[in-house]
Amino acid sequence: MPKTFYITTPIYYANSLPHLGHLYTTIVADAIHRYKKQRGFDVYFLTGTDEHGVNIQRAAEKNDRTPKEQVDYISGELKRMFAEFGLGPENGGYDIFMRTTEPFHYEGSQHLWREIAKNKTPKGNETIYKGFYEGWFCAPCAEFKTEEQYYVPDGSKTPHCPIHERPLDKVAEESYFFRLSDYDDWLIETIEADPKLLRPEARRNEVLSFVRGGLQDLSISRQKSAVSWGVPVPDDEDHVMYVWLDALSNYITALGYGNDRGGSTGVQKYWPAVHFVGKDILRFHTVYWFSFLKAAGLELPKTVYAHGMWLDADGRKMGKTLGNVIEVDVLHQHFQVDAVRYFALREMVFGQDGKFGYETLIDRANADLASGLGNLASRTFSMISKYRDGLIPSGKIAEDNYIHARRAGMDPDGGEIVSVLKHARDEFIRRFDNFEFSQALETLWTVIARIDKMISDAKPWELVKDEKQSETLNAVLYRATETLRWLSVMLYAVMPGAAREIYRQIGLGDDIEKIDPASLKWGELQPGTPIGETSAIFPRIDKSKVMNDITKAEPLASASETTADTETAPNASVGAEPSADGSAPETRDNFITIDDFLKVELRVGEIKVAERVPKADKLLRFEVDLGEDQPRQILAGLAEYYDPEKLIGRKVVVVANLKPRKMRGLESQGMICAASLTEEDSPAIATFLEDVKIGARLK
RNA sequence: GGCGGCGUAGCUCAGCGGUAGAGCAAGGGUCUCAUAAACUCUGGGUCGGAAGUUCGAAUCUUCCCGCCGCAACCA
Repeated sequence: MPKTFYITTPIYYANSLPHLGHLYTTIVADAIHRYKKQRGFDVYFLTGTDEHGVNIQRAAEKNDRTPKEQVDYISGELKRMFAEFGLGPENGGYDIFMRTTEPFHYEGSQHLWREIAKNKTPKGNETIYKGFYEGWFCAPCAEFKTEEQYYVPDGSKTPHCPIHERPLDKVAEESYFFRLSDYDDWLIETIEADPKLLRPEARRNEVLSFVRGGLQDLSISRQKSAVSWGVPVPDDEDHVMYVWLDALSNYITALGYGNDRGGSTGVQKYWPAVHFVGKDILRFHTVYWFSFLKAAGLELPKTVYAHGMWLDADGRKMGKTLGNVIEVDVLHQHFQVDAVRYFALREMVFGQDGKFGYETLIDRANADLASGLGNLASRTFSMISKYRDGLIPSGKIAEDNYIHARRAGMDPDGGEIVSVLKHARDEFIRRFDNFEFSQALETLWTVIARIDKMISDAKPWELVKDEKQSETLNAVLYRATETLRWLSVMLYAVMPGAAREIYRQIGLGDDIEKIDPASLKWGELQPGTPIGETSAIFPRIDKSKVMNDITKAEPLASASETTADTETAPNASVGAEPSADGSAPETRDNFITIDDFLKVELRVGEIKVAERVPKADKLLRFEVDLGEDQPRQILAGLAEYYDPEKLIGRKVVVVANLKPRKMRGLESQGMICAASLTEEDSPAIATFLEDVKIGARLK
């Protein structure tokens, strides 16, 4: 029985089109899976889509599709992108494209629910209990109101709707809860006990400190009337499973947990997994997932590894508003897949964020791939053709010729090169096993430099003119070629296509994916092997031309992207759905009457004082003159976008009859109106072009 | 303001108690097998600032400044 290895990407949330984040995580997982296969593991590689939840429903509505059509569309697009980048099964990529709408997943996740419910928490309580998701409901609004959205009039105990000025009904949506609060001690102990469990270390500490801050029980269901698109809770038709329980369980249901999908796969065989996730969803994959697994009596993952995010070339977050997004279509159109893979793995350093720019990518590809690896292959093969009729010569130097070899600066028995390579190979394996891809690759590039130097020092073009140096020349060529063989075997996981091509050009077969780097032995390359047909493996990229093409095409690409408008959630990364907590049933229609509108008292105010609130990143404190006896103190989350001093004297629109509310210990007596398109978008404060009187009412 | 991290050559970073390093970029030289490639020489950087511990600090301590992450605070 071969050792098994199970690697997963997150299943990507099917409300947004594929992007660089999806591509990156999948490339990394693919590289690991190829590497582990070479190392002799029986590997199972999972990726896929998370297809339930209210955000999918909304995205579907927005695009005039049924939820099913929506998720079919997105998962289709993802598969298409993966195929383009050679990550699909047809290219030896993922083994399963998991979809949470598969019937077997329904069975499996429901089974998981039942198993969790059977057990007790580490503190001896019921794991799942039925509770109430209490809320105040305004029937006319058809909406739950949160604490910030209602007010309690004097002399009444019942909250009132600020829009309809009527008492709210206390409605409790029934919900199942997972007793997460009982898992804190266990989580801390478990995570601390195994340094491999949660990586890298900085992230591990973050999670630990989060858990130490205390955990709240987790609502793990929604009422079907509110969210219908999901896996039904077992034995309770009225409820649907909360997305994270549903989504996370995919990692085991895909292996046949709780369903009859099995055959070659199986929980016993492949579980536990190594999960590769973006750092933004780390908490779900640790705090929640670990607890669910523990509750169900299952083993925890071997490792949850949180990788960094890609920033743009200047180190800023990528976003539509900034227009600095790397488009996967552009990558595919202008770059070799292997160059993209190399860049992704070389440029993102272990656990840190990376910068991704087309220019940086070109520089890397030209320096490392074209001038480095590609050129080494090219000069080596060219000399073999020219000097040795295309046959790989023997690397052996007879002792009588040692003196000549030494004169040419060559180590006669080649021991030095061999030890350099062995060392590099061990280092490569150590780094790769540790997911330190960047350093692993760096190690190999020192080898390339070393061999380039060997060639330059030995000067084959002079050796060829001297009969006595025939063996020295042979040795140079043999060592260079043998090094290329080693390199290509090690690089296969990172650049499958290019590695295979180098291998072929050396004149070897195409079983490279089966060769274990650890088993490489110097000298296995047979002298006399005719090299294959050669051509440039990494053609040099014309930087100015390609950059030109990209920048020309760019505005078009981003324009069509925005009109396509498939995205709803602004979540940059993978598999992330914001907590469904407290989100309310949708309103029937969007019209309000003039009376409704007039209930909102909008007044013109002049900002007298504006300053940052200490201890708060986003909060500004204003004193606004509304023409009343006292200026109002108003707090607003604008600190990230406005310089307080510049706002003083500005006339703004204030919601004057908003229920006062305390924030950061300060009472906010109103609200300053500002416009923004999305959460991410920077807001613009509403102002007047004409001179208006302070206190004037807007209607 | 809480917790954590970072600040070292133009850029990316390594070094983490004993006289400042690597890669890339730039400039000079050599060479021609090669994808204008490779090889080679060239970096005089207050190691963010200040104070302290020490025979000795980029390396330990404290304070300050500036970034970033997590959490909290906005709609």
